Amino acid sequence: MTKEKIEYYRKLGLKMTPQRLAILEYLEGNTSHPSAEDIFRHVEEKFPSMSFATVYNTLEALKERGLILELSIEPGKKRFDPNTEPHHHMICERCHKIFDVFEDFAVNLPEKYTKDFKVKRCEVVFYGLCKECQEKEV
Amino acid sequence: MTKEKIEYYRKLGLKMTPQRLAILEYLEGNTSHPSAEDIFRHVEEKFPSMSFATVYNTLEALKERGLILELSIEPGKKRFDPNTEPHHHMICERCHKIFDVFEDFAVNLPEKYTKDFKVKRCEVVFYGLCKECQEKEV
DNA sequence: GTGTTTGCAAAGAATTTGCAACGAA
DNA sequence: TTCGTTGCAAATTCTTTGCAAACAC
Repeated sequence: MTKEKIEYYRKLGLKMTPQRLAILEYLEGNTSHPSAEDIFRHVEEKFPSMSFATVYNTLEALKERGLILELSIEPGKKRFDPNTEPHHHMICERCHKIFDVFEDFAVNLPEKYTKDFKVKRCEVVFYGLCKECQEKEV
Repeated sequence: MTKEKIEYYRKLGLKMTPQRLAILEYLEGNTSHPSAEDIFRHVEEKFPSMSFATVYNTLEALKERGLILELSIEPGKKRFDPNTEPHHHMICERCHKIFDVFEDFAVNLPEKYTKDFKVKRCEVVFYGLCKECQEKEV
């Protein structure tokens, strides 16, 4: 990671420990929507003494600063997305892989709804089967 | 619940125990998107010996038969929706209440995506603030 | 030096499982 | 009678918390 980037995070009030650096490097450009466990498994290789608390702690700190999104997409498990640009997802109902969709859908809610609800953002989720799983189905 | 409805569930292979009846009656027309705990708390009043296992067991049986939907909308918790018609949701980011949206948005995914992914359904989620919470915010 | 972060272990929340007893059909 | 369902308790999975030691700045 570049010094500029480290400095950027520091200015956001994040103390840049080696563990955090490893987590940030893992997340950078990562489109796999990793769970806390995925992140832990990866960073653990570099820091065998890592604890889950540190992973959650860091993810919380990043979330608070708007640097990552927490996705509630898989039941019973949080997933994290370092891409905070508005985008959508396709989810395979069989293998639970998540794919990004970068399209602007302009979904407009009728006034009937917006009257009593102030929309901040909207996300479209497509459920279906990914290529691999289509082939596995009979 | 009408005898016809009970017969209908029976024909789907569901043994209609009193506990299941109570769960089904609670879910019927329910738009609050209850969690397993919500359902348990309610049915417990009628059947104090109820166990969570029965709630989850019944919900799983209903889900398998396409009678309810499992929503992954709140982190770390499943919610259930007895309305299986395609519809969308608005979620208050403050109080986590979920509201139904019955509109047909016709969100079309470009071929670039559908080439490798067979879409079965799509759900739009609007995040924002409900009326009540707007008033509470300063 | 100061105050945050780490690692550990224990606690907590949500869900699942094993199994004997029960009960719907 | 049969086989699926219930209730209970224990086990799992995911996440959070408390606290002393470590460390970033």
